[in-house]
Amino acid sequence: MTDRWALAPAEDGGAEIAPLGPDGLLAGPVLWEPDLATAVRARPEVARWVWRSTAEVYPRLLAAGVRVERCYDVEDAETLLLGHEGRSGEPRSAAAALARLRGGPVPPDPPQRAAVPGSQSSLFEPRPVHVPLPDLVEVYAEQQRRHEATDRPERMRLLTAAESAGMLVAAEMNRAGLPWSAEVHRRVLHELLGERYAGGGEPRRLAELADEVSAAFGRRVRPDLPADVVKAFAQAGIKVRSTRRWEIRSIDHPAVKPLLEYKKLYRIWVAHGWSWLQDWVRDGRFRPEFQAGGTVTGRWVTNGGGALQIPKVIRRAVVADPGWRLVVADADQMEPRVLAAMSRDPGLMEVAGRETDLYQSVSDRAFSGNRDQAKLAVLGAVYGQTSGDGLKNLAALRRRFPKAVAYVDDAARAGEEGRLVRTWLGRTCPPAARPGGDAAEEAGIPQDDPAETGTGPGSSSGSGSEWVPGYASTNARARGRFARNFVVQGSAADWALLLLAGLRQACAGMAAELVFFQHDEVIVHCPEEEAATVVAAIREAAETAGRLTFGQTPVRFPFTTAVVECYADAK
DNA sequence: AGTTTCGGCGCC
DNA sequence: AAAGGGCGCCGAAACT
Repeated sequence: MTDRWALAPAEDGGAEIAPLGPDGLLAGPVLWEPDLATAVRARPEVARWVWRSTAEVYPRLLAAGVRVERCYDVEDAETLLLGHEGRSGEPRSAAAALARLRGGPVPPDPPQRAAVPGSQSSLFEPRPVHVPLPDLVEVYAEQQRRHEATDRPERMRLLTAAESAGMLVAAEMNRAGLPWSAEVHRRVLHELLGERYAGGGEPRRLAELADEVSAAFGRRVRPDLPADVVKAFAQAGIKVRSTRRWEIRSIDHPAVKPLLEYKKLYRIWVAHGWSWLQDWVRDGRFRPEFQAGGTVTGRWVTNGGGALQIPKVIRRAVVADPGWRLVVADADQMEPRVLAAMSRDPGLMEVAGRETDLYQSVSDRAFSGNRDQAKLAVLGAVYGQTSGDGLKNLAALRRRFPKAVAYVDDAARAGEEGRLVRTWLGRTCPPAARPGGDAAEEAGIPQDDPAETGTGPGSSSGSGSEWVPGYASTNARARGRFARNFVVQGSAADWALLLLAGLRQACAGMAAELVFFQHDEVIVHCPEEEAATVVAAIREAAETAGRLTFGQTPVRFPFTTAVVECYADAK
């Protein structure tokens, strides 16, 4: 009985398929089917489809009304395996993997293409790169061996499986779209911004605020031009380095209030205003292009539409279909819970073993009940705060939760020293650039300034401590912060992928659809009568994901759930 | 004229 | 006193 099959779109529009054996190699002849959907539909017993790229194959299957239970995305796995092997700079296409296997010239990856509003085509390839099925299977079998060669094969297998599942979820979400009421959206815009004027200029409310700002300065000022605002403040005798909110906020000047209001509304106008509505909403659905595994940490990104930055006021436009509901579920304090599970800090595991507010519990133990301080300290530890009140709070946190803080401190040190840093399941943060590799820089990892590196002992602080590569660089500290955050944010993303996979399976027999995912928050659109089942499925999937990811752990992963007709009504 | 970077802010 | 992770998006500014 074969449960894994490989599938490759053929150049004639058909599909090549073949069963795979336990070793991942071909276990039968390569068959031909006239199209992808026919090939899959005829084989409901297949438990996992192995293919080159989910983004290439799955939207076409969904368009034909065909879903699959599981898949294995060879190119995604290649990315994760290369990263784990410390080779993140190398091309990750199946063709490149094959070339490496056979010792031929390795083709570079095709460039990514920008998003087009309303389009639903896949993101990664301008045109599909055909890889014949036997070649694909060869790469796959080798990948199976590479999983076994890692230090934690079971975790690596879980990681690639989870991320492949995430790709299925993303494709399904892209197809479903987020229910969106253009009418409500327009009403919100009108309430906030006033009427639009002909010619596409600022709406009434923004024009009024700009006038107020100008009146306060005594001359014409365009509040959307930082340079203009800085100059205006200077003329009023106030030096500001920028026009950021936190810097402007505390200034005592009559222009400040309308200026801050302008900036808030301007942002909504340009990023989620009428033209956004025109570009991104069709037939009652907002269709962003969700991209699983779009970041180094494993968080998703969306391409176009700013789906992960929908302002709270605009969420009023997310409205369920008649008779349907939105189940909005938000993981409670996910990152410290993940840190507790990873570090096995006894104190933090104890507070994370409850479903009650974790920050309150931490504050009771280490901050005399001051929840805000506790939250800042925890987030500071995770984000790498290195100065200010945060340092004092961090010291208090370290006294009570030493193993937890040591866990992120170790990651930070590894990052500073340019070593590989991994999430719990083995997703790997590229190290600082070495000669011949530039993947880390492309991925946004802080790099050494060439002028600062390679200078050896004596060039840094002069402390006399042992010199380590990169430590002399100021960017080494930034890399440390990156790594510190990476282990927590990335491991949380590992867990979230398994949550999504479980929830997707639970929804499989229902009309319910996953329609939104934002790091630690998920929205399911379902008929009213399914809502209670969906709520239970989320709780179940969260605990299962915790056990799968971290093994035996007392840490709980509670969700706050709300069954609503409008997203804005959740919590 | 077209392309890239910057500043600022939205979300987690 | 300033201050710390991950992203995307927009218009303006800076560039070619």
